[in-house]
Amino acid sequence: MHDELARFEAYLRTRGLRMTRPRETILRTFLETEGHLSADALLRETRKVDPRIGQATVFRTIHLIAEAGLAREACNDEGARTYEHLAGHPHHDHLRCSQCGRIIEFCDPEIEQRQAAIFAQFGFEPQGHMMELTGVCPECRRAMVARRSRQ
Amino acid sequence: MHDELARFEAYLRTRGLRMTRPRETILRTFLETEGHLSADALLRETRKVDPRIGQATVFRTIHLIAEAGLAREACNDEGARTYEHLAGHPHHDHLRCSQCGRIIEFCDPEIEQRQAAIFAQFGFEPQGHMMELTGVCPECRRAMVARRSRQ
DNA sequence: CTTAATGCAAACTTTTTGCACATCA
DNA sequence: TGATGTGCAAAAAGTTTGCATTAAG
Repeated sequence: MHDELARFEAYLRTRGLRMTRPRETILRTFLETEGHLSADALLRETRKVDPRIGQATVFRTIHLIAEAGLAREACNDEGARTYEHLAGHPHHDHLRCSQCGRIIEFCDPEIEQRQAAIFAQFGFEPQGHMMELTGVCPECRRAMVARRSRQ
Repeated sequence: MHDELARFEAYLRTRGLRMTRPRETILRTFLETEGHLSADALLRETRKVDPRIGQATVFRTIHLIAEAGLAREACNDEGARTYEHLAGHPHHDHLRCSQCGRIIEFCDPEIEQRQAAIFAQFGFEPQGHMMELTGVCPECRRAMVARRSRQ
């Protein structure tokens, strides 16, 4: 956590920007929350710590956090963009059912390895990744078959 | 293309829905366009064929197309959700620079293979996937180093 | 003929922006 | 002090919904 705060401050400095109270509060809150977080949810959480924080600041700050490589977009969880921090926990990816919206998280070391290779191949400094597989889950497949035969 | 139209019609039938003129026009237009397409861009393209089509219909139809497994979300290209059709061309993934927004497309057969394995493992019927790696491209890395040393 | 689909406009939601004031270095 | 940052409110952008009318099967 301290590590991330330091990285963020360092990133800000390289851009001539400042580490402020609201930015720190927002980042701390963001890091404390596991899972997908919309800007709106982050605003609500942040306001529990400091109710004066405005939503514009949250939007502006989450962009900075993502640019700094501390967050990745965790893809439209319906409606709003969501973010996920990249600290501590292993990367995981998503398997989503296009029918019922259910999301299964998984982690595949082989894929992680290939991703690292691709970053290297193109000379990129890795920051994060997101992968979402879309399909139809077993339950919905059954439901679809049932519906079809009923007609 | 005929194949996709048939698949879409079949999908609609399983849900008790109808294949209509606007839906066909929208799907045809969508399939003819390579690359990422926002709902708004799809509306404009579709209206070149049939100017009476409304945006609500495009939104409603692109959802159906995605549910039918003929499109995948190609992740927020800035601002709006974009879609990409899954017909004909090989799956490709994205490597995006978080600083300048540049996107490199690549294709990694090993990753594709692992993805297929994961669908199978969870009993999902595969429809599509999206993967986006985020990092800092070589140019921006250089720029960042230069800026840092200047200060 | 019955049910679903369409287009329009309005409503809603999410995100960005302008600006006066506060704050950091 | 001079720059950047903040909160607020307004604006913009994207998406969904209600409804009268049209079209599909």
